[in-house]
Amino acid sequence: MIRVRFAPSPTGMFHVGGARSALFNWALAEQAGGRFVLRIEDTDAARNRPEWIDGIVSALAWIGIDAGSPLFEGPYFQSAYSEQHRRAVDTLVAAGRAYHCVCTRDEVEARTGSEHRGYDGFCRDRGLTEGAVRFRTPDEGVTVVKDLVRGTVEFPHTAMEDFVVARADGSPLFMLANVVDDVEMRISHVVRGEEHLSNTPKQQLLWEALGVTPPVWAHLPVIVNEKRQKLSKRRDKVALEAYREEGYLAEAMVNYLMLLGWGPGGDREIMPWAEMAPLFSLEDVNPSPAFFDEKKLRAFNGEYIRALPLPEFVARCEPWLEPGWDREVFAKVAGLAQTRVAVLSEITANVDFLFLKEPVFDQAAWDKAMKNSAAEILGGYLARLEKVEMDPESLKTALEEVGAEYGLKLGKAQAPVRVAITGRTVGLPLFESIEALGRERSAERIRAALARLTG
RNA sequence: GCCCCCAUCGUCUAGUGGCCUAGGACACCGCCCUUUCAAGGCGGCGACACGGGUUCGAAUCCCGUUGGGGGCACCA
Repeated sequence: MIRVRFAPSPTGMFHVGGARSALFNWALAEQAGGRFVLRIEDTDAARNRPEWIDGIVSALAWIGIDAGSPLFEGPYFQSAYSEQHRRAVDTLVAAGRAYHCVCTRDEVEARTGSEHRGYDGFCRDRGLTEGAVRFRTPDEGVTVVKDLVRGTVEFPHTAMEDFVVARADGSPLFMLANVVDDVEMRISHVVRGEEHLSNTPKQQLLWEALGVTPPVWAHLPVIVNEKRQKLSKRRDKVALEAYREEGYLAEAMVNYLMLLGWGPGGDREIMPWAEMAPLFSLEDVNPSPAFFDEKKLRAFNGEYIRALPLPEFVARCEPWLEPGWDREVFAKVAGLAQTRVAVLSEITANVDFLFLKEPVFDQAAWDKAMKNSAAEILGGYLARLEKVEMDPESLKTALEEVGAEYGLKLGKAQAPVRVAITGRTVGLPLFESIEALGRERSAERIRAALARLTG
């Protein structure tokens, strides 16, 4: 059975790169009816906070990886396996594959004369029984890693130092704990980011030294920023939650993420998970780094938003609407807004004028629209607004008539009215907006704008 | 410094020796539609990093160069 895993360390936010890895793993598990194991690598107590676990589980749920699914196993906690880690270290030492070492970094550097040369093997045969534990790497030859994405990669042993697998206090290091857990959880495929490729020969050596056949490896291309550097928490927007809060739809995010380093082939990119997942294959993963292009994500999100049935769109907007805003009024104009938002948070700027006492005036918009015959247009329209039928067609005809008196086409004549009503030069169709706002409030806004304009 | 990875339009990719005068998508530009802005329709710009091989034939295979990136902790 195919058993894959996703093994994040709880660091307080869920990285989009992690999401991509999780998705690829999930697709593999789904295809084969295998298992997706979630393991929290919480051995570094210093950066481990219990509440972050929920964050991981809910982020996974958001992108469709449901902890309640029969394919889902875990979460397991690395910290719960310290017994197994210690036993593995003992086994390695007993078999002569690892040894204790008491050298400090400074001592090593003093002996080798370089900070780049790595450990010199000083304690290899001293037979110490305390201190950190180092794995004894072969002196010559190469370790051959067979990677589904990268092919066969050879790592010369001469460039591999005797690395530390356990601290002096006995606690295991990532390199070892990660392997022991994978062995323990019978992981068959390790699918993770390329930043782990250099660790792989060491880990493969560990698998073998532990007497277990190594898993199938697959290293996914790193996700980079516009400067083609690995996305970093410090300088880039990498938190899945940040995108979620901006109003990116999970479906769009999932779709986009799947396209980073892979594609379903053919000319289709917008494709639901159910159709995409069965097509996924590690052998088809592109090995070169992929740029996380928020513009394209945004475009995808717009596509997904427009594809939503109207009631669904209305429901999805809910988190961005203020409690006091009239939901019936909103529902009336929601359809007009649907083609105008690329992320859900933009809904606010589209409809807020309907619910606020006064529109939010954009100064540049005001300056642009309130000139030439603006006052006359507003005055003329205000007069007609008192008796015109309150339907878009009549409201439009009325404005066309006013505009005609000053030789203006509707495109020009609508500008001051739009700014008076909504505060902006761009937005929802004007006459539907006026209808939704109502005769009284609309007239009031035009009067206010007129007052402000004339002085 | 050492080890490793990568290289098709600006970006994500299709392409697995002939179907390629290299296809799609995002972005950008233009036109149409139009009450603004979107959406939609139509069209345009735009790439096989470079140099050697192999082959009747290479974006596709090999070698080198250049350029990018990742990793080298008693972190994960």
